[in-house]
Amino acid sequence: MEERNILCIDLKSFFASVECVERGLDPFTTPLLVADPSRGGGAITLAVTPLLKEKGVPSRGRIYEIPKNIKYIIAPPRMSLYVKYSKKIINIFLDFVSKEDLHVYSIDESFLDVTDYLKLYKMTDISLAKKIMDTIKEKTGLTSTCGIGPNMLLAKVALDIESKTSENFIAKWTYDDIKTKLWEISPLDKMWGIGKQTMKKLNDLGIHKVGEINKYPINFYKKRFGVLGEELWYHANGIDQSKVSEKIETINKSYSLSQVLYKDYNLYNTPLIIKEMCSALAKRLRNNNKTTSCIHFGLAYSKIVSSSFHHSKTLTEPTNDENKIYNVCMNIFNNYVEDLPIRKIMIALGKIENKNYVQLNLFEEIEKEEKNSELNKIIDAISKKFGDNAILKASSLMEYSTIKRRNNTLGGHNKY
DNA sequence: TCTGGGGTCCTAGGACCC
DNA sequence: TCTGGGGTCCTAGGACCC
Repeated sequence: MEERNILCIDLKSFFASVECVERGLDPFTTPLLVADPSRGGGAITLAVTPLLKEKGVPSRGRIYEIPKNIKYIIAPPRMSLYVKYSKKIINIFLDFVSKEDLHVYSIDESFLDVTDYLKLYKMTDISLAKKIMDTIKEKTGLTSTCGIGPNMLLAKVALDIESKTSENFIAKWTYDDIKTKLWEISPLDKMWGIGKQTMKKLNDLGIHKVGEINKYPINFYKKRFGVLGEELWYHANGIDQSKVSEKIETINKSYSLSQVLYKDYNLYNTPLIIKEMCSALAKRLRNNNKTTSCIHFGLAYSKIVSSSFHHSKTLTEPTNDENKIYNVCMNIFNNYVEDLPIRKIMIALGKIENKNYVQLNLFEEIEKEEKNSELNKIIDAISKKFGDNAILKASSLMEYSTIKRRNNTLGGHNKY
């Protein structure tokens, strides 16, 4: 089996640690959590400091779930600050490896294939990991943790399972650790790739730790769970053929937006929200010079109703036109919506493609098409320069609009 | 006193075509 | 009277991740 030196580095309690660093506090002795208190007690905690974790506060829970006797600082999320830190850290990685050997997995987790650098640096994978982590600490004040493995999977699992409690926050697993460490993982959902549902199915088969997956041969899983079943068996045996260098190219396959509304909406004020979301998505398409030809629209009612619907529509021609996207959404909305309290809206654009040429619809006047796209370009240019709130449609000034608030968010959380 | 948000990949069934 | 089958696209839904 191929043996490489893969580092999987993540930033410990990333958002919470950034907030501590910015305040000159130590996350290991400060009870701080990141959450938006303006969303009420049901707000999600996005991150908590190691100290709070120690006291039993889960890293992703709700504010009202935190035991009353625990005192803490609450920091509203500042997403663009975290992005700034993240970029800084990615640049540190790039001081050590070339971009082909780096795979940024999420805002706070990256894989580095350092195999070909060890001779050059005259270092072991562990000492190089330590050097990179020290550099991060020195330049940003943040503590990181690292899993090291002969492939990406084992590096990731070493990170998840062992690095947080090991010395220097570094855990290295080799193929020899499969039996002693990988196979001992229990409950099953602690393993990357196994969630609650899969765990239950495996439990029903009498499988309670990773090693017990070998109770049945690979073909059993293939028949029962398809491709994912096969992958499950390979992962349970520490086998992973994926390469850091081949993961680099990640182009978005879909653009989506969803929001849980701050209060219940109805048949009449929901279209405004849909309009705003379509507008934001169309803008994203135009900024990236992309088109979509598959539009999904989903809606969920308030908890007391607890039902939802999702439908999608494939277009005959790719588009990035806000009104076309809106019309498709409204079509689905009007066809399926019931007069019940509405609480969540989801819109996703699939089949994203590069926009190479303008496909003119014969039934539309060419002039109108051109005028529209010119107008859109201008709107894009202005909002790029002055921020998204510089130009808003008149409807956005209406009482039920959420766009102003959302323009100050990134991934649904406050930017500033 | 209660609702996070943005993604990816896979499967199954139906429609349609040849 | 009488089971076709393979390929591909579309839609819906499920599961997982950070």
